[in-house]
Amino acid sequence: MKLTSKGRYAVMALVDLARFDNINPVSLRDISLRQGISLDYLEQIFSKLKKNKIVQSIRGTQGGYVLSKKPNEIKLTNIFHAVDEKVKTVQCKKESKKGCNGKATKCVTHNLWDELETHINTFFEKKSLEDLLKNNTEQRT
Amino acid sequence: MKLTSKGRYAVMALVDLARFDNINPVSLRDISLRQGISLDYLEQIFSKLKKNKIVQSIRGTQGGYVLSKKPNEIKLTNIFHAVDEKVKTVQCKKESKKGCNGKATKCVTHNLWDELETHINTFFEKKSLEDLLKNNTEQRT
DNA sequence: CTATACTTGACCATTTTAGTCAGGTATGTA
DNA sequence: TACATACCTGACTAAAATGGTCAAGTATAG
Repeated sequence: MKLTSKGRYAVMALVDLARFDNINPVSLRDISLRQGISLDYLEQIFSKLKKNKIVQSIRGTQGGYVLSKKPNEIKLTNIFHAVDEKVKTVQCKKESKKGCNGKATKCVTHNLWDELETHINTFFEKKSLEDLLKNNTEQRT
Repeated sequence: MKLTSKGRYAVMALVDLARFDNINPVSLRDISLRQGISLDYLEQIFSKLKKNKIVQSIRGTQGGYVLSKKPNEIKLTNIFHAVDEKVKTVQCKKESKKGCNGKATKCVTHNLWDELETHINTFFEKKSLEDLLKNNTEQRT
C-alpha cells in the first residue's frame, strides 16, 4: 500500500490552488513558496493532475493553473488516482489465475485486502477539496 | 503509509498457525511450505511476533510455535503493530512544534491524515484472527 | 523580444523492501 | 550421549520505490 508525500503534496497544492484561483491563475512558483514544496517536483505532480483533467494550465506571463471543476466536485479519490497513489496492498489480484503465492487457491488474506481497499476508498470518495477548505478557513489570509 | 508483504505474511502465517496448533506446535518449516513464504523471512517475522507476545515458541525436536491467545483475542492491529506495519502516512506529527513543512502552521492536510488513520485503525481493531478463519473454512483440509 | 511560467524527460541519491546467508543455541528422541 | 530438528540472531544485499534535481525546451502576455 502506498500513500506517500506525492499524494500529500498533491492535496496540499490543490487546496492552495482552490483558495487563490478565484482571482488569477496560480503559478507553481507561488504554491512552491507557500507550501514549501520543491518547484520541480510540483511540476511533475501537476503534469499528472492536468492529464487527469483536475487542473487546467494557462501559459505565459501571469499564467498558472486553475481548477477544472468546483472544489466540491473534486474528490480525494480523483486526486490520488491521478498521481498514482493507489490504495492497493497486494499483488494477489494480478495473478488471479495462479492464486496468490503460486498456490492454487487464494491466500487466506485475500478477501481482507479487498475489504480494506473498499473501506479506505469509501473514505476518500466522501471527502472533497471543499471539505478540506472548510477545515482550514482560519488559515486563510 | 506502509502496508507491505511483511504484514501480509504475518497474517497469513498466523492464520495457518491458528488452524493447526490445536494438535501440536507448528514449525516454521511447515508454514513456509504451506504458505510459500521463505523460511528465513518467517523467522524474522516470528521473532517480532514473539517479542509482542502474540506467539510462544517451543524449542527442540517437534517444537514450533503456538498462539499465545485465542484467535478472537488477536486483532489485526496487534499483528501489524508487532511487525512494524504502522498505518501512518505522514511525518507531520513528529515535528509538531515546527509545523509540517518547516512552516509555522499545520499543513492543510494534517487533520485529513489523522482522520484517515483513525478510519483504518478502526477497521483493523475490529478484525480478529478468528474472523479470518471463518472466511476460509472451505480451504481447511 | 523578453521575462514569465508551463512542459518534458532524463537522471540520481537515499531509503525501504524483501529477502538471503551464516552462523549459532536449545531440546526431544534414539 | 549423539544427533536431528527447530528456534534464534545479526549481518548482509539486490532491487525497487521515493523524493527529488537538472537540463532543455515551448508558449504567451506585455
